[in-house]
Amino acid sequence: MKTEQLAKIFKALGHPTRIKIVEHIIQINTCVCGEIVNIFPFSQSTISQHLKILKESGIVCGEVEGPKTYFCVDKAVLEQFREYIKNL
Amino acid sequence: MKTEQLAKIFKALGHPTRIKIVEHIIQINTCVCGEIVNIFPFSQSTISQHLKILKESGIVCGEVEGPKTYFCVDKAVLEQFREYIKNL
DNA sequence: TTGGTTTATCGTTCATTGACGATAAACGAT
DNA sequence: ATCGTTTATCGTCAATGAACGATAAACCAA
Repeated sequence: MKTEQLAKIFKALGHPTRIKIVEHIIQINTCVCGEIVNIFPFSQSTISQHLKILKESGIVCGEVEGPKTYFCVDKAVLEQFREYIKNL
Repeated sequence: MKTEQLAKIFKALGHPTRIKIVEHIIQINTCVCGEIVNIFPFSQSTISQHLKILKESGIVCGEVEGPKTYFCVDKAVLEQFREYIKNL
């Protein structure tokens, strides 16, 4: 895994809200933006922006289904990430 | 490990140079600022700032010895961090 | 086809970051 | 006591980040 991509993932997780979002997505496997908006005290646009950052880092992926987008954690990327930390 | 501290560590590692600095410190166990300055194409003040951020996150600790500061990775914190990622 | 739901994007604002040079502070050696 | 070495901090500047409201886009249902 290249340093640049690692940095992107680290950076994406470098915000408390985004950490909690990822933890939540892992717990319930998959979820839509609106569900997260209901949990956190931030606006819809802010949450959408956080999800975008997570998606761009590669740790989360989103699947458009109708008007909704289902987000889930990319298990392959997470595993690569885990492996890096383990060998650090 | 609290979300806030995790975010600080993630954020500290969210920069390619700081990732490489940490990798380097782990490899050679301990090192001083000047040594890192010689490796990277950045000024002394920039490297010092990066080291400060790493130190403030808790993942790195520095020991002042005369005019030099010896930096090393806090193994306990790294282990806690590893454990978090593992259980994610 | 109109209306409601869901999400993404745009534009704005203020705060933070990353880089630099200059300078100060701490120390060892002469 | 002064000089060279090493590091930290200050001030600056441009770029990026985090939050928001408003709006657009995509879709389903009536």
